[in-house]
Amino acid sequence: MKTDTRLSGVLHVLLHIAQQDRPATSDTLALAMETHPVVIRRVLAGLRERGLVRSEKGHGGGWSLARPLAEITLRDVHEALGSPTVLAIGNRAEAPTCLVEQAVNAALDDVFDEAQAVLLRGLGGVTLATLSADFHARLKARATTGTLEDAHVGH
Amino acid sequence: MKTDTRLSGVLHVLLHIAQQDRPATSDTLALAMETHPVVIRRVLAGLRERGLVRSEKGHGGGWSLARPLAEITLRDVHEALGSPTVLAIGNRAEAPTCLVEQAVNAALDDVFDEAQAVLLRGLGGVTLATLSADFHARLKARATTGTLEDAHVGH
DNA sequence: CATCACGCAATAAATGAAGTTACATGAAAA
DNA sequence: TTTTCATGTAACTTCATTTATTGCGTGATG
Repeated sequence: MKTDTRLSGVLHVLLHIAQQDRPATSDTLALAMETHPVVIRRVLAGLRERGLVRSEKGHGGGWSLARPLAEITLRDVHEALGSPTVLAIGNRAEAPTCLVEQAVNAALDDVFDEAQAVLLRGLGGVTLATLSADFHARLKARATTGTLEDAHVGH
Repeated sequence: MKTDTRLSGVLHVLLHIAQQDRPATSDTLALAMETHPVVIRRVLAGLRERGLVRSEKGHGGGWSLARPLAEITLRDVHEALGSPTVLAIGNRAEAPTCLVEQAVNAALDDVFDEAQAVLLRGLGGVTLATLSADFHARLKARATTGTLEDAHVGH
């Protein structure tokens, strides 16, 4: 069971988009994310339907944010991705006839629900603006120390 | 990303083992779990190393619990399974050089850690004895109402 | 009208979990 | 001691899911 990195990846993409003034192309983003442009489009298409980003065709086209950074929480992004399962472990069956399995599910569900609530509440408490601020703080810190990786800053 | 059902399944198996006096064979358990005996052995072999179950070969052999139900928490079982990732979402990279990704990871890690702690604490608070008691309560409830599924009770 | 960029369907490749086979080991019963 | 039962384990196959890729279509800009 490999952990899903979609949320992490999309946040990355959104911040990259926010970084620049002009719309960001799928090609550019794909390069930064080390993936294929079509994958970028696929994912962002979902976010567009939820009103998080906009896309424009033709010259000077590409992706841009539809709302200010401060008005997008990580939970918004998560939900725009279709609220994928948050927990890596789950029950074997939804409505088992086996009483043993019923007992197992009941106990696990309690725990799972609680953890899931904590996670979603946590995501709701962080906005992209928070992340962006953190990024700029890191940028500043790196600039003062002046390491070799400075060239990678743009991405 | 499909959720991992191993914990749920193993709990099911352990309760089945606890249900009967004599050791349970892989064949029996596989039948109840609708899987293959070798899969049962593979999984239980891990638990045996962690001291949760015992196995015996030959006539009258099979699997039995190495400790009383009340002394095995769901967390113990989870750890015996190798403490697999609990969250379905994670970071794209461990130690990214990209500052954007670093900022994303930092924010997510905080939330993830909290949720994970809640989940593990929750698992630690439930023992197999709890589950077994719940099972027997369900068994009793079903017996009184006397539904068609009574035949499935043994499993 | 040539170029750029997204839209989208369809397909291929990669990954990982689960199932299966085959054979070996050891214990109890006949 | 020989047969039967049961686990131990490696190797292999199957299956589902995710991700990457190709190809072609649409619309906007210069």
